[in-house]
Amino acid sequence: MAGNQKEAMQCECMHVHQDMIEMVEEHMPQEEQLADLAEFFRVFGDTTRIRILYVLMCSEVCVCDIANLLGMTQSAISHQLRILKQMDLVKNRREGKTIFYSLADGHIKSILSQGLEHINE
Amino acid sequence: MAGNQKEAMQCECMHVHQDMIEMVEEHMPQEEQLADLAEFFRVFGDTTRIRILYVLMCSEVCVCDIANLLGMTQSAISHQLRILKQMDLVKNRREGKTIFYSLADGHIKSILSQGLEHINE
DNA sequence: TTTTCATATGAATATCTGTTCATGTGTTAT
DNA sequence: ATAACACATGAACAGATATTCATATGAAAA
Repeated sequence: MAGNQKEAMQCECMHVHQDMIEMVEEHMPQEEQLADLAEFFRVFGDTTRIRILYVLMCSEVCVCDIANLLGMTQSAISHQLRILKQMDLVKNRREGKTIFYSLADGHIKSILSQGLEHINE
Repeated sequence: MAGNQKEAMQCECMHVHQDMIEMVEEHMPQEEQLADLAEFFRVFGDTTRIRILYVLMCSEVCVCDIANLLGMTQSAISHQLRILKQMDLVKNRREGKTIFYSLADGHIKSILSQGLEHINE
């Protein structure tokens, strides 16, 4: 993000009607919600994280297996799992030395599906 | 993206079962689809673009008015509209000197709604 | 044609992001 | 207690990204 919110240039054109301005301001979520929303979608904006989510859709899996499945280092996966967990997209449980990750939420699948729908026209 | 695809570390643990590997590889979309999907969601990962989309949900609006509504420069908005257009999220039409933007697709609203649903638990 | 207005765009820059590398933490086995 | 293993994490670095600034384009007005 970079929303500097500098004073807008003073432009002659003003096509906006007062009722439209009110409508926009009424429907626009709060600044904090907008930030949360962007942060949420940004999580899906990385192929590594998306691939992890697709793996977890199939099964509960440990970190090491995810790394092997995706051909990446354990550290890289671990960093990404941290982000997914902070966003409440995955949860984990310990079993001895191993930590198993799984999807935290059922409608993650439907969000990804909607994305696929769009890019496939 | 940064998927270097380096050789995974050779880890002793191998909890994956053969049928799980097959299931994952069967359900995992193609590399190109994954890249497109990430690119698609990355567009929603910025508050400026999300705010633009919320404005356009209310009404067809010209660039200058969006800039004024959001308190940002015309240039910044124009750059973001370009990204939204490339991703087929918005369309535009010219009317004299003015160019009006509007949502290209109805289910953009439902994608944003799903995002809000999630962050509101 | 020349000027003005609305928008688009390339380059530059500051900030953000993902991976790597080295190391720390927590658990089990010896 | 010590070693080995699975995973987490901080720092560093390279690559991506959003805004700004200056300028270009395209249409209407003078």
